[in-house]
Amino acid sequence: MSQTDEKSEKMDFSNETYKNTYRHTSSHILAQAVKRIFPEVKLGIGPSIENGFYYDFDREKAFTPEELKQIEEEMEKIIREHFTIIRTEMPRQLAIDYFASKEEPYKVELINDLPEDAVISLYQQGEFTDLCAGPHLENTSQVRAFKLLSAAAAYWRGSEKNKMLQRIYGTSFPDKNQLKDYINAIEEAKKRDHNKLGRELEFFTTCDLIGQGLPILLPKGTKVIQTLQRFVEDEEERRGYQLTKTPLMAKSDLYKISGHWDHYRDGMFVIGDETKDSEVFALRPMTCPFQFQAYLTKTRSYRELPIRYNETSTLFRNESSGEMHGLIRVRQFTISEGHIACRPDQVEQEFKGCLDLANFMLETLGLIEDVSYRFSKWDKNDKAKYIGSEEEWESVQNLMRDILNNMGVDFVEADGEAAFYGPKLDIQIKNVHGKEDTMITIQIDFQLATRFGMEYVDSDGQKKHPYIIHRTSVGCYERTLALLIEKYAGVLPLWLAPVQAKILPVAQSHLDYAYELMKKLQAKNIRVQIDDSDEKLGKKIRQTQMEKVAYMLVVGDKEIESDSVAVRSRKEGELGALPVSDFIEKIVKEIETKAI
RNA sequence: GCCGAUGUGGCUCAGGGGUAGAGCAAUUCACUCGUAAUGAAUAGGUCGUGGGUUCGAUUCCCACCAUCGGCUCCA
Repeated sequence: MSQTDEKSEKMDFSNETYKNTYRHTSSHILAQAVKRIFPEVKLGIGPSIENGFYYDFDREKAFTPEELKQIEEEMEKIIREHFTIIRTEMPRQLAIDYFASKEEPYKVELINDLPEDAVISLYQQGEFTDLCAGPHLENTSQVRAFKLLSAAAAYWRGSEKNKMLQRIYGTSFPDKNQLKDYINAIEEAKKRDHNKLGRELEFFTTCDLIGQGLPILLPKGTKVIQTLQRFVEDEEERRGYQLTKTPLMAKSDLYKISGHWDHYRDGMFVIGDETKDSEVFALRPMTCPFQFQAYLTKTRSYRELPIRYNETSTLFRNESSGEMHGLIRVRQFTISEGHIACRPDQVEQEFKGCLDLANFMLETLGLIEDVSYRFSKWDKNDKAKYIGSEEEWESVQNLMRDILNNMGVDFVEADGEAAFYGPKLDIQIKNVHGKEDTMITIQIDFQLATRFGMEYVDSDGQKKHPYIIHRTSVGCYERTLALLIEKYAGVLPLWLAPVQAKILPVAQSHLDYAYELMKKLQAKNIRVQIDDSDEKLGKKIRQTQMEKVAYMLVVGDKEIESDSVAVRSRKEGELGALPVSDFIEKIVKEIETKAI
């Protein structure tokens, strides 16, 4: 490799290491600027992150937008001052003394927590020196384009037990155009935000009187969910699932057996007072213990397994007040939940079936390219959060990992993300703000069958506990609706669209024909609306476009004469006049094939 | 739960210690209309809720509720 090649690779922003270095240096420039303007502020940490960087500061007040402007100007100055960035290594005690003398308690804490043999390095640029593993750019002037995006609070070292620091988020790019493109992309993404678009398009609303995290699904949103739910239930039936319908609440006794009472109490809505009432109920946060009761109605034979139950199940979780977000994070939601009881020799096959179903759903919805797979394991340093022994956890986690590897799933492993009763395969998806949530989950459970005494008589006449697979097939309907709105910017795939076609008569004199056309479409189960108002065509079109209706059908004299309709598609644009029968054929086919 | 911002008619937003205004939407009338805004008129708000200060609060103060952006937590 020639020297210039080496150099150009080093400077390549698509190279993750270089990008992170670039942004990490940007965060140091931010910290230097903050220290210049607000010397009393204590430094936290300042890493690069997926789309930029942040730096945490201990300061009484939050940073105001005006202060961010001021800090940005100071950063410009620091860049223009062309500071060489110098790395030095220091013995532990010297480094502690250094930061103690500069009254940087967080830095001292960080050094104290470093392993004994860690190399402690400092990076200096001008008058500013920071504890940092590096690497960094060579000179502050190499940062060409940056912007501070927001200020928000964050707990020191991510723990709510710690003090809250003030975080400044920013991003940086090799040139102003890339920065501008990024800012534009953020703005564009915001326009797709389901929380805004979903309300504008009348998919859902919220009401102060009903409360936080309890959205009201309006007719359009409900229609989408109903369509999706029917599809999911039919597909599950085809795949050997039996539908159950179990109560939305139960006595505390049930949750005491399942472990929810001890491990999930904060997440439940409890009805009644344990200290006063003889019976205390709780709304269900999960369906598992309810559906298990269906299994328990009689003695099960190994020949009956696997038993696959599914339920379109409404759940209630008492999320903390600051956590609700549109339809993505709510307190009551409905989920395509199910449980499979199976023998050990069936686990792999059944798990595969669950993943096939999930992938089929994602494929159908056009979301398969947008998800990632996360193998969520327990945290062995926090055993109190889980039930079961270390041996059991290790064994079932190894089983799951083997299955995933055998299936060739491309997954990442995550500690501390498991359910309290077992590991999970979580299918993750990002919303329009880049925030990741779980869409679908498939879990292997080796605890609850034992707790509830679920058994089957095996071929050797012995009673054994089945494995339980907990799974969803599209996950939560509210969340899925939100993701679909964002994915398609409100223009959902036709089969899901609440209004599939809207008829716009050019004038009142064409109303009879318009209604006739509507009947023809309705006869084919096409969801159709008519704008029979006395407005001018231009106005009708403008309104229909704002509603993001898939097909707009204009009828006037020309169409009536030829029994046709002028079609405008949201996706394909102007299609001109089509014979009515041709249009029906086209739209029916599009609905049937679930075209995206 | 924590930090911060926000809350004025259906929507977007002005205003500001003396009981509120615009545009769009709605309704009515005229126009009977061919692809992003025809004209005129009408109606609609105890300014998120509850306290407090004040002669007087939508405006100032406090609490609560809700919405948004983060953190933490989670499907």
